[in-house]
Amino acid sequence: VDAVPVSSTVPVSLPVGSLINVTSGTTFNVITPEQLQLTSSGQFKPILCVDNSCICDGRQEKESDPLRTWNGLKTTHIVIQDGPDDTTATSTPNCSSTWAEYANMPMLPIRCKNTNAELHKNRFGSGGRGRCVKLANSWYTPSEFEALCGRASSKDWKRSIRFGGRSLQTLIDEGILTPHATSCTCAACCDDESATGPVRLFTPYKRRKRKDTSDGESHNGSVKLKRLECRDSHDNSNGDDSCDSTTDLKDNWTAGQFVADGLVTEEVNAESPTSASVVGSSVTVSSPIATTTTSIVSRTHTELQDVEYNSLSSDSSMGEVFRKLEEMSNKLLKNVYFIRRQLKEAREQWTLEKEQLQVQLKREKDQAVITARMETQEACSRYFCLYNVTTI
DNA sequence: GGATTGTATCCACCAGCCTG
DNA sequence: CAGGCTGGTGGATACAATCC
Repeated sequence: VDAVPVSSTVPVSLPVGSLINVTSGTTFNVITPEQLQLTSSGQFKPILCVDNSCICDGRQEKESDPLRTWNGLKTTHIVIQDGPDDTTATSTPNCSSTWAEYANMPMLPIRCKNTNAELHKNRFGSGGRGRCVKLANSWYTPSEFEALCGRASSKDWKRSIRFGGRSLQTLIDEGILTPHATSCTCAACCDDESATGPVRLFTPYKRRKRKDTSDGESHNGSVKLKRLECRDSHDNSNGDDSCDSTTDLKDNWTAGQFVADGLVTEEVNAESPTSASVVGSSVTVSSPIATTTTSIVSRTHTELQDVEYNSLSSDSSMGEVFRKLEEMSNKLLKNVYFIRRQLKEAREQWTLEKEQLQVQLKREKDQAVITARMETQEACSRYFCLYNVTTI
């Protein structure tokens, strides 16, 4: 039951208490400190919730008023709260701290459409795993609960299921809930207390923009690499951090490894060395630059791998790593200058060839015009001769 | 090891309501 | 009335399991 002020906003939900009266679809909830599991803290304030949503629920059609009107009635959640500061505790704008406090409870009252249930954090796994939603003495996964509430088509339990007026996505974003990966084999995900598998945390997908196909492919590879690294780190460390950002990567990698990995990743995304060499050999032109670039890229790749493997296998100091990286950067600079020189020469050659071609084309065009003119004159003179003969 | 299939998740888009 | 928010929907995408 949503415990809200008389106004129609929904600032906070409280655990379903004992129903002391269920008549005409109206429920009164009495929430005890024991149900809130706050016996030792001073967080509990006695409140009485009146909810007439049952009158309106179940009869509203999809296209009807979302405010759950039925026969002119709107869903009303009334909170009668005891205590001196009852207005502040239930007023919407000031409920953020209260909401956060309630959100930290081990069991959260949740709602999906018109169905209320309890979400037990310790049983929470992911959408399809971990029966953490308790509804009428039955346990469901979030996805099952979503389907049970008639929102199966939504396929979005994180937004469909709400706590205190906010979606579970918000709780996840704020770190209150930590969804596990689908491959997680912990006790909660397996619904088996005896399961001792490690907790594998869910990592959000790095999705490409649908219409942005130009640079999408270039990001794909690196994203995949990052995800692999995330999974590895989760498997090993069973840690709490998600691997969304590169800062996490920095934490897990030494400087040399990180730099080398980034360069290798970029290079692999650009073009693999093998395919590049194929391209270089098959291109017939003109392209000393292509082959040169290919060889440089290939060489760089090999050198970077050497550095990476050396830094991993041997116990060399970071100074050695930096020295090698410096050498490589010098080589790269040389290669850049070399490529630029080649590029300049190629451009000059291309300009020269273009001008020659234009001159040749102009000459051929003039020649064609002259020829056509001569042929026309010849045809005209022949016609006049014929005309004169016929008239005479 | 690659192709196929199924599941879970995410995203774009739309509609309706609320608020200033 | 415009802009923001919420809820709903369909489809795209990532990933894992399975098959060959």
